[in-house]
Amino acid sequence: MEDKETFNHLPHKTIARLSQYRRALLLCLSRGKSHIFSHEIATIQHITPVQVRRDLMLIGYSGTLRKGYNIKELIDLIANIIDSEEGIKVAIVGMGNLGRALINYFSGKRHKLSIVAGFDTNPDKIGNVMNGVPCYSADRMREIIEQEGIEIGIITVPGQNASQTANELVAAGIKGLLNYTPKPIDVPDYVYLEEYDMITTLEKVAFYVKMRNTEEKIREEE
Amino acid sequence: MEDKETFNHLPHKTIARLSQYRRALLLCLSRGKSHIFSHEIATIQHITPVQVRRDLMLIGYSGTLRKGYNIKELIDLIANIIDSEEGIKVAIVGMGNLGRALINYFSGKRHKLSIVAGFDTNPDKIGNVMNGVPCYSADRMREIIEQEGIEIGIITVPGQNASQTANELVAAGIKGLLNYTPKPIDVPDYVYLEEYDMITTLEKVAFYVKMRNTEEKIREEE
DNA sequence: ATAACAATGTTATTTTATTAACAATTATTT
DNA sequence: AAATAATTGTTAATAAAATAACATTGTTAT
Repeated sequence: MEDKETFNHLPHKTIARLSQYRRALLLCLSRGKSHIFSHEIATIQHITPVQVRRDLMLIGYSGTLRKGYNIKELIDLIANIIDSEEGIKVAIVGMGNLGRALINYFSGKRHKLSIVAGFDTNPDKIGNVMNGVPCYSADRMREIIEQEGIEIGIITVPGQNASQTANELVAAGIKGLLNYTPKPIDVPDYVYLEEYDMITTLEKVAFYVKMRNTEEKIREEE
Repeated sequence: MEDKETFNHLPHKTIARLSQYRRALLLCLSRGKSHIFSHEIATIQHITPVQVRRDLMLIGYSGTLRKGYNIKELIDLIANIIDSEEGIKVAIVGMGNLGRALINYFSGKRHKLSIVAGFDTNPDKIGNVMNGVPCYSADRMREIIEQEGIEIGIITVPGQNASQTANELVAAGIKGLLNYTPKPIDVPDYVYLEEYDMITTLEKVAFYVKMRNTEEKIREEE
């Protein structure tokens, strides 16, 4: 009921942008900046200043005229919205290249969001620790997830195993899933699912490159 | 000018879905299916049948009543729209875990979109061939890109090198860029840029998990 | 002191994307 | 042969997202 507190009315796109604003802000802060204008954030993110101000309006943050937004305050507010106070634990299933890449990205950067376990079926990998993340046998998924209180699962197994992995994660009580395989998976409504498909992204780029090429060709023919 | 031929009026989201439809269709075809209903595609992709039919309407494809859509025809039409006839060559800059993961994903799957070169600065990697993709020294980026006619670049270097890598790719004449680092980059207008940020995606999942958790807590307190 | 300027915050408008509604058509059942 | 059901294709309505417009307010320059 209390919108002000839960922020559950925020547009999906705004959530994504807040995460990005925060990263830009952290960078600016580390460079000694204390305030920032909407147009500066906008330039970094390739969007318009209006969009930035609108997003900030939605989360109820006010800057000061002629000085802009207080970076530290804004970071804290965004953290307040996105992060959960107690932190959330994440598991990665599939310690191949992609799984390892994600662990590298995250290791030690977010304190409220930590990858605490990896799973794989390859005996060579089981027992290893990568960047502080132990790799367990996939058989122990349920056990470890329950024991550690892991709430989010990232699926980076080969496509053909995606759906079974998802089922196991759901059975283990996971609440959010991020599927990096190209195979769409099914989960119950109470699990939040984000599918991210690398092939689609590349094909999209290819489409627009093709389109511009043909447009150019047409222009030349005229 | 000729919308029917260039399909340059298609909504961005439709393009992305077409790529996904195609993959679902290829899978069905390989299983011996010849026709498919809109609601079948919809179920696979977690969307509504109306959405599917609307997308297909936009690309001018008609199915047959009571039989659905001819899978083979539809695959060919989508290929016609998305793929470019001569094929497009892709380069990956940064042969770390993520770069290698992408190469594994793509190797031999798409014939019209092929990764033909990788670049890195690590001498241990230069000269190796991974899944058929040779790894060159980053110094030779321009040379190889021009020589091979590579049009798309994928950036999987560490964040701090992202912007310089982008500049080099643009200078080499690349037309489309896919940035997988968490640092937003700048490119001229004539280069199509897609930024994809893994951290944002995970933070988004975390936000919705948190939101559902707090909603649940509120409900329990009542 | 006043004018010009450069910001923010908010409402209004437009654009884009999704969903609903439904007519048309054909296969199947009674 | 008529009724029913299942499906497509398309238009209309709704919802979501982005952009524009603009009033407001300090700051700086004249």
